[in-house]
Order: sequence, then C-alpha cells, then structure tokens
Amino acid sequence: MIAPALTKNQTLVFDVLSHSDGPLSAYTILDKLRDHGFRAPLQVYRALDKLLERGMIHRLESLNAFVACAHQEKACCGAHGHGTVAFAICESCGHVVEFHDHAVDHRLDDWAKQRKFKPAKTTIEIRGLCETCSA
Amino acid sequence: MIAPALTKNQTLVFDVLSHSDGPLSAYTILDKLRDHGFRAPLQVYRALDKLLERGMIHRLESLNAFVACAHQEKACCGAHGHGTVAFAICESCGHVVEFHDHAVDHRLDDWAKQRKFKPAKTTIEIRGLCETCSA
DNA sequence: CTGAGACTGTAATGTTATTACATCAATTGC
DNA sequence: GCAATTGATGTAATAACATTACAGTCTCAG
Ligand SMILES: [Zn+2]
Ligand SMILES: [Zn+2]
Ligand SMILES: [Zn+2]
Ligand SMILES: [Zn+2]
Repeated sequence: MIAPALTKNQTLVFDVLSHSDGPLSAYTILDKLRDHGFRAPLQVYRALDKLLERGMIHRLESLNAFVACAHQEKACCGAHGHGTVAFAICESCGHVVEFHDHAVDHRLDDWAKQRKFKPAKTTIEIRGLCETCSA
Repeated sequence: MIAPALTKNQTLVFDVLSHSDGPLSAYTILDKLRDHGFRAPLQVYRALDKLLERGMIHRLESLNAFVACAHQEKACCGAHGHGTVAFAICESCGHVVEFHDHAVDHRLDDWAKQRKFKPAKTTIEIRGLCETCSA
C-alpha cells in the first residue's frame, strides 16, 4: 500500500509548486519547466493529475491554479488523509492559507447525509484581503 | 436605492438561466441566444457580470458555469441578501441544489476574524452523487 | 520473448474569458 | 439646446485554460 516513487515529470512539477510562494497556473508551470524539456501543456496536466490523486497538491477552483499542500502532518485530526480542506485567498497579494475545520466538515457532511447526497470532493475557498493587505 | 430595470441583454440571459434545469456555461448561453441577435461572448459575459452583482445568479467555480439563484425568499435568516450560499452538484445528472447553512457561515467567519482576514466572496461546492444517481 | 500497463512526447483542437476599439442612447450641467 | 459624461452595446481579435488523439518507450509478469 506504499505509494510508488514520483516520476521525473511529477517531481519537476511538484518541485516548482513547493518552491513557489503562491498558486501557479498550469501554463505558468509549463513556462518554468521549458528548460527541463517541457514542451506541451499535457506534460503539466498529467503530472498535476497524479499529484492531485495523491493529495500532494490542491487545485484552487476560483483561480484555475494549483498549490502544494501546506497541511501540517498530524494537525488536529491525526494522520494526514485530510477530509476537506479550505483556502483563504488574498486577492491583493495572492497569498493563500490552507486550513481545515472540523465543525464545517461535519456540518456539510450532515447536510449531505440528510439529503442522501454522496460527496466526492468539496471545495471551500474564501477570497478576500489578508491582514497585511487590509491594514 | 431601488435597482434599475434589467437591460434587454440582461433579461435575455437571465431568462435562459431561469428556464434551464441545470447550470449553463457562458458559451451555451450564447448559443441559445443566437436567434435573439447574440453574436459574441462578451454580450453574455457582460450580462452575467451585472446579474452576479445583483445576486440574481451564481457562478459555479468548479464547473465554470452559471445558475439562476434558487434561494427561497425569506429562508431562515430573514430578508434575502444571502450571506454565503453553498451548492451540491451531482456529477452524474448535473442537478444542483443551492443551500445556506448558518453554522458553516459563522464558523468560516470566526476563522476569518481570528486571522483578521476580510472575506469578499466565499465559494462552497460539494461535488458528488445525488440520491437518485447513487441509488 | 511477449503482452499488459503506466508514462511520455507532440500536435491539434476545444473551451472559457478578456482586451481593444467603435458606436449608440440616456443623463447631467450649463 | 448642447457639450460632457456615463452606461450599454456590437464586433473582432486574442489570451488563458484544458482535452483528445495518436504514437513511441519502458518495465515487468508470465
Ligand atoms: Zn492539503
Ligand atoms: Zn494580501
Ligand atoms: Zn442564491
Ligand atoms: Zn444525480
């Protein structure tokens, strides 16, 4: 049940994302990897898909962009395997904070159970201004 | 402080959305309005922007699509002016349910207050299978 | 060796959204 | 009345994001 090593392309894409201080679009990643032999969007999208599957990165739907997972190992709820993660995105400086809130999770889960809706993936994104930018 | 009437284009776009049984992309709306003289995406996007401003429609970020607001007037929290609205989206039949949960709202608000983050717009979208489709 | 499965490279295409510029109509101030 | 402003519109071009299709490579179980 141990995950296989990342492939070369997956590693390259993940490295770019982990060293970035903000979310990156697929095409921005492509540009950053031209020197490493990347030529086509698909090379990026394929790697992103695998990294998403593993939970190593997240997609910000409201931005069409991607970030490396910033989850604290063993934050609150024991082993990683995060349930639903939420993001606060500053529209001024682009800074993103990833967090997790049990109460919100439970609440949405309850809603789903009552409606017999089977959640597959939940997106929570708060756009606004971070402390620094709203000062 | 009374809102001005909708323009012709805004009315056309809103009508298409309210009569649809599911979310529509901007280009789908465009196609449906060719007979009414629509020729370019911008005609649709401009109308959508105004309708979004008024809260008459919502954008589903995870779908790049739009729906008419399905809020019950005076649901739970008094007058419309909904705080944050959430969506459950069936990935099989495309059906969308719009709802509002106070507890979730408060919880996210508290998080923001603690971090001194000023929320402008919050997106909550649950993708999954509706009762019918998961049976 | 060989067939299956996973990864890769490349080109072409499809889908979503915006920029730029010209025009028209209603409103405002003089 | 008549500029000046404001907001809506029409059109074309382009940018940004994502997928389909097809072919080649590599690894490994049988
Ligand atoms: Zn994470
Ligand atoms: Zn900021
Ligand atoms: Zn609504
Ligand atoms: Zn369904």
